[in-house]
Amino acid sequence: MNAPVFNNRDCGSCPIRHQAICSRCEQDELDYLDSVKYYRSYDAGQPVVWAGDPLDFVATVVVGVASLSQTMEDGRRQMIGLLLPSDFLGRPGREAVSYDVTAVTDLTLCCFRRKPFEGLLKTSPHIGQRLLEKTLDELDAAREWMLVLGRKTAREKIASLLSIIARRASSLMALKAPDGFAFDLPLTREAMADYLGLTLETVSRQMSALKKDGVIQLEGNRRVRVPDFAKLVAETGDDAGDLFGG
Amino acid sequence: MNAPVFNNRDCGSCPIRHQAICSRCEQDELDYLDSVKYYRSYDAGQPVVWAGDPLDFVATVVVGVASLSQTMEDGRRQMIGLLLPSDFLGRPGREAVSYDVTAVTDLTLCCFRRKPFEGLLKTSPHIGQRLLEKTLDELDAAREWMLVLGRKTAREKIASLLSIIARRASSLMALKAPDGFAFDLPLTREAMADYLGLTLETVSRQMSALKKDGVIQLEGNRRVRVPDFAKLVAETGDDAGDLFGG
DNA sequence: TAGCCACCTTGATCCAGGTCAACCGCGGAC
DNA sequence: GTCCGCGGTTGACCTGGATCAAGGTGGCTA
Repeated sequence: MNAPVFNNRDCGSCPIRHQAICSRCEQDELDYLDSVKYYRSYDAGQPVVWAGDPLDFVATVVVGVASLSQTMEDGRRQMIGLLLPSDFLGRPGREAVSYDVTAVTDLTLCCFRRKPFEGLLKTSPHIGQRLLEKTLDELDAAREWMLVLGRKTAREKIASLLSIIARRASSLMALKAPDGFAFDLPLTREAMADYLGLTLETVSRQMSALKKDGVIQLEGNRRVRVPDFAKLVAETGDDAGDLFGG
Repeated sequence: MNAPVFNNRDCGSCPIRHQAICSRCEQDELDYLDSVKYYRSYDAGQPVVWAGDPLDFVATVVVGVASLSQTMEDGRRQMIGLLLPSDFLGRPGREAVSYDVTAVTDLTLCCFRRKPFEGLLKTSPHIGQRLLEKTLDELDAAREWMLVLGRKTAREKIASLLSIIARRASSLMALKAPDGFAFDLPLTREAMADYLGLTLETVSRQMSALKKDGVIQLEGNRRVRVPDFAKLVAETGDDAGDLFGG
């Protein structure tokens, strides 16, 4: 077991990989980490865990998209988070997860068994800090989303979702390109509806309306072209001040 | 500067106080902590910070209630969090705060200057762990709230809010009392509306409806009596499985 | 005692988005 | 090829909650 192996792991920006090449870490720790780290793959549509079930690992998304969602007894469903590559899944210190996790597209996770990971958190402050950082980001995103869910119109909701996915899928340069840019929508209309607190019919209608108004173009159902990103952002109802920001 | 002073600080369950009496901590750290810790008070209705303004401290709520909210340019407002005693405010590693913080009732915060606190996080893993724990709890609560905002009816939203406040204001024993229990509502109808993504008229109507149906009794506008907690929870639309849980 | 103001309630009407239903179009199985 | 089923679109109609408007109530000041 020697050092280089930690550097060519392809984990996206997973916090552990960062940790593995951190010069302040002791070698023992790295060896230990490597021994508990493994990969898991899921097909699109496949469940990762159900709400209430124990989750014996924590993980980061390497490739693909996963959704976190809650379902009421009568079937009403709300997506409460979308995990894109580099996002963290799982809760150290708690065995069960309180929402359903589903692979939206084909998905690969980089996993760590939960118990050893928790031990690591106690002894390695860097990992905890990194994780705290990520959790705070997620909290900010969740709060941002509460404004979308609580106060925005259907059209504004759609525009908000598209602009968020566009930002995460495209480089800053692409967003600013004068002739626009395109991206793939990893979600079905139904999944979009679940995320936005709408019905799929309303999603479909508003997508059509945004198309008719020239805010977006559709190249097939799942590919969106944005001729002018500022125009899309203007439809979100947000302050345009942070147009190219977080 | 001697040790006892750290033990009789009344900070609720503020993570620092816990830290201060933690046997694993070094005395230097405690002295340091004490030197950067101070209290701030706000009158009901007073702003603590506006979105985008720098916040030079992090804090925990000692007494009172604070709200976190976001406002759109046209005035639509969404409350995105409610801080009750022991809750944490502020974001280590970021200067500005992205939402308005307002004192809902008279409020006292236990504050730490941000820079020294960040230094402390680096050197004292216990504080970071404790904070991560709290942040994860807040994230869970935020996600729970997304279901409320996105999918629940007005009546279910009101019932959800009442049951959450009831849980935090009352002991487990009180919740189970066969003759019911009462609690003070720290929010105006307008603040409730902001939290729930409703108008204040709808809040008022649904409060009246719940009263008419015997789910709650009103002892004045701001005091709520719950004759049967299970009946209230049944109105939230949630699975009743965790009736007395988190 | 009156008058004011912040907070709350209630009524009448409107409309965004939900519901129900029909249909389209494409890819995969046979 | 043809069929089928899934994902998407569009239309017609309905309704829950928003909007607009008019009081009510209780605590404070003068």
